[in-house]
Amino acid sequence: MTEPTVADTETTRKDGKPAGRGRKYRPGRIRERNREKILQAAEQEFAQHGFRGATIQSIAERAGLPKSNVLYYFSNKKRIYAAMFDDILARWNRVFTDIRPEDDPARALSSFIRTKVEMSRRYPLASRLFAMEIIQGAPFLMEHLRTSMREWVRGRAAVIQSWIDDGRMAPVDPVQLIFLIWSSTQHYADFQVQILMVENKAEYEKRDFDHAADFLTGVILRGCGLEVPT
Amino acid sequence: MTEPTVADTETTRKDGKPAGRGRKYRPGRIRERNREKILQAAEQEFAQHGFRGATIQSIAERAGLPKSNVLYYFSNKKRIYAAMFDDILARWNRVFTDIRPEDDPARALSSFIRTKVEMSRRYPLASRLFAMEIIQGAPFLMEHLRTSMREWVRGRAAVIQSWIDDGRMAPVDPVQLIFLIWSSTQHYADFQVQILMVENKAEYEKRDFDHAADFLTGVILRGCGLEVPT
DNA sequence: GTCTATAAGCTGATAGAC
DNA sequence: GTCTATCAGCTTATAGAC
Repeated sequence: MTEPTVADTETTRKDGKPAGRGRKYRPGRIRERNREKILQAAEQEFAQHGFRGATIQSIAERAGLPKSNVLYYFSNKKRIYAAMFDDILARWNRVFTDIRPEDDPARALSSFIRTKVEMSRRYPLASRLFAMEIIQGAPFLMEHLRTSMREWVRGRAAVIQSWIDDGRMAPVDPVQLIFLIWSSTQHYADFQVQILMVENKAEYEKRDFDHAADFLTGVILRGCGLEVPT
Repeated sequence: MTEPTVADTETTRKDGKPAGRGRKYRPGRIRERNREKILQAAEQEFAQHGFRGATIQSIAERAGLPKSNVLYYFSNKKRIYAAMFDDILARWNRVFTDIRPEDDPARALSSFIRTKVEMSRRYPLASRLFAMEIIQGAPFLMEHLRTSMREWVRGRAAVIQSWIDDGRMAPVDPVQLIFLIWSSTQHYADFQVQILMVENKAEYEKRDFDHAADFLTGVILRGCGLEVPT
């Protein structure tokens, strides 16, 4: 259970050989589609059962492929798991709105909270998968936590601290504030079943997330001594 | 994967037969001790790997017993899992600080937050286990969520609403407020590894939880338009 | 009550025909 | 590239000796 954090996936071949079979079909087209189907199936399976509880058989069934084909594209279980995190972390880095010292604290934090809520809405499986991995002790993501994530938090905390030093917001612990925003926003994805059951709803609607984002923005910003931007 | 929410555990015999073997040894003493050892081992195993990922073999090893003995005390895997939740839900109901309309909102919410943080500190495995179960879709706790928990939330939300109606705190959504307190406090147990890694700490100390409780109380109470009690 | 032996089935992974 | 057949190992659970 100790292996490289984010293992290498097979490199999709970039040799540009056209493999002339009629211009409609690009060479790696089926390959890419199957890879995508498997990764989506794997996201469901791993998010629901964790690494040990997930089975390749079940991933194959969800993807509508024979088990052997799954193992043809990804040579083993760990590779599938790692490839998913590659995708998820890349998306996280791409989508994420950053905060800077010259920003207005209220607007920046508000935007941070809303982006995170939107991520919970759009990628609930990714959120649950990440939560699973952490609860299990982060065997795959340990290095990522220790390096990239630690650095990221320190950078953002320094920005928040600069706002505090300039008297632009109340003196709250910046690192704790980041944890608060993470936990409260991810909760809507990770604990979806609990929230739906308690509120007696069959499924989420867009307005539920808007409402949640408004609520969180209001409470957290006021809690930081900030005016809530309209 | 669809079975009764909280299955019946074997009834510990209450027939009071002294089974006279010298007064020092109560009849079910070894039984109780082994049962306890198994449940503690199961808590670790299930919290780390989820229901499907956990193995009876591993539970037995953690408990220092042969696998067959585990299956002697609990006839199958589901019974072990269910028995744990019996214990955990019972403890939750016993420990938990309630809130009432005649309470001071600031003191009541503050006490609520601190109690939850203390639960994260004292019973992190129970928290992670619960989180796992919910992320997996709550196959065992569905009924509990739909009945007891929904009722509990509605009762507490009504109390918070009464405070709002009396103008004793800002008009925030009471149900969302409960979710916020749950998520932010449980985070310290469920995402322990992430927090420790990001903060570059080897392990939690008591003061870390005190600090977290102070932070959360401060931000959330101010967010609700309340003065933070000293 | 405890523990060894074993059944019956599923797991990840590989070999090899097409 | 695809799929069937198959392996060794591990899984839950039971039978039965002590």
